[in-house]
Amino acid sequence: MSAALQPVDPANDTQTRQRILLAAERLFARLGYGATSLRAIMAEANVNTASVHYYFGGKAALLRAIFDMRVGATNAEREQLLDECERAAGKRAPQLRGLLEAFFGPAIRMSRSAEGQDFNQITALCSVDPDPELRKIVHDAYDQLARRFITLLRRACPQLDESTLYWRLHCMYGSMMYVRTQNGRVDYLLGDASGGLTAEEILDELVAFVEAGFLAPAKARPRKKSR
Amino acid sequence: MSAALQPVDPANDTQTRQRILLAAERLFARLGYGATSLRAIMAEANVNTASVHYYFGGKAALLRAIFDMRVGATNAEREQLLDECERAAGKRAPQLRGLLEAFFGPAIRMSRSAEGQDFNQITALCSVDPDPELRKIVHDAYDQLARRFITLLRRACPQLDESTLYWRLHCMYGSMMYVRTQNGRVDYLLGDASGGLTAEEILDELVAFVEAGFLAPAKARPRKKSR
DNA sequence: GTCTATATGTGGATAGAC
DNA sequence: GTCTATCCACATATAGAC
Repeated sequence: MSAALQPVDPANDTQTRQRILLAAERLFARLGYGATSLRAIMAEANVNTASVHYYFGGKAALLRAIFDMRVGATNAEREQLLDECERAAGKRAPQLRGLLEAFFGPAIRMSRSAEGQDFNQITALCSVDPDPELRKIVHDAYDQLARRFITLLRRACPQLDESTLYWRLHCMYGSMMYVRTQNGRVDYLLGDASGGLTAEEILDELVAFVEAGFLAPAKARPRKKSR
Repeated sequence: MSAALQPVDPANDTQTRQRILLAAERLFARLGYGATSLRAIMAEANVNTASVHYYFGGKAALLRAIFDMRVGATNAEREQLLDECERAAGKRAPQLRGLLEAFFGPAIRMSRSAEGQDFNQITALCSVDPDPELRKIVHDAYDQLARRFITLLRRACPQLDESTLYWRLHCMYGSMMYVRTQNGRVDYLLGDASGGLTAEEILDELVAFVEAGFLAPAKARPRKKSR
């Protein structure tokens, strides 16, 4: 915490600690956490092999430091946009579209920015890694805000029962993650047909898809008793 | 190829080769490919430390052998269901819902079956791994069929321009993958609210969401010139 | 604070006896 | 075909000189 929470100031990147953070971010994003060795990071950052332990204490702590450095901005923007949704709705239920834009927008903009794209990849990779330690880092970084989002989402979609909400949230997260990382599967299949869209246009596409998904009529199912 | 393409016969699992395949499948699914050592596999399978190299030639070849063993059934079922979609449509465009059920159904059923769930996880993990070798294995296993699916999808959704199709396919793949693996994010947030649905009910939820997403009106955008 | 040297562990792969 | 013993590369981490 403390200084680590500040966004990176490029003017400071001559300092050892910052150089390590940025080198690690680059490599974790390209190779994944598990496949990146501290040696490779230290070579990329041009520091000696003891620096990471001196400054951070180890590999996992270094990853946490990267999250500490980056999550603040995205979460703050999301909070602020959700505030606006609530304010605009007054006593009424918030608008689904506005909630989705508040949740996806900061993430998509980050994924398309030069400074944010590496961290965006790291978030996506860690969130599906089987290693519980990595999952926990993602959890700690994002879940408080996600809970607020879901509370508002429930009010915007009162027609959805708990189980339908559960599975649609999977679809929502999956859609967001695949769009954020532009997972190479589709490029294999279509070629790069992304169309050179801006961040706001991509956001539009994502929101349109997910909004329609949440608005789809819910299947009537015989209710199972809850225990 | 050849014998490796047959589904596993549990009665044969006394044989060394089969024991290795099943142990590796279990561990790759739980820990991921990169985090699983051959030593751990060989301990789990109760074979000596040279067997994997003798039977498969190495770690990557072992993973390929698992894919060879498993992909046949899912792909065959998908092909057959797509055949039925085309037959039912005759000269008209195929139905979107039928295509989605043909594409998702075999995967969802596999993900909920005792024999298929480990391989399902492996597919999901490898398809987002940054290692190009793993991505290529997924590519080789699934992309021929995916191309056929997309060709039919285009006919079912003629209103979608290429760029919109590109981004919606990301949403589709993301939704399918997150539902298949039941990514733990949502369980953190909601608790397990999955509702104990059957495979067919989960398929219904997924298809409803994605169908609505594909049917959402496409944004009119100023057309960029293609080069 | 910075660096070299090294401790200690684990990975994939293989040689060669049986 | 099966197994033991081992090679060698590379991982994280640390001790201790400067």
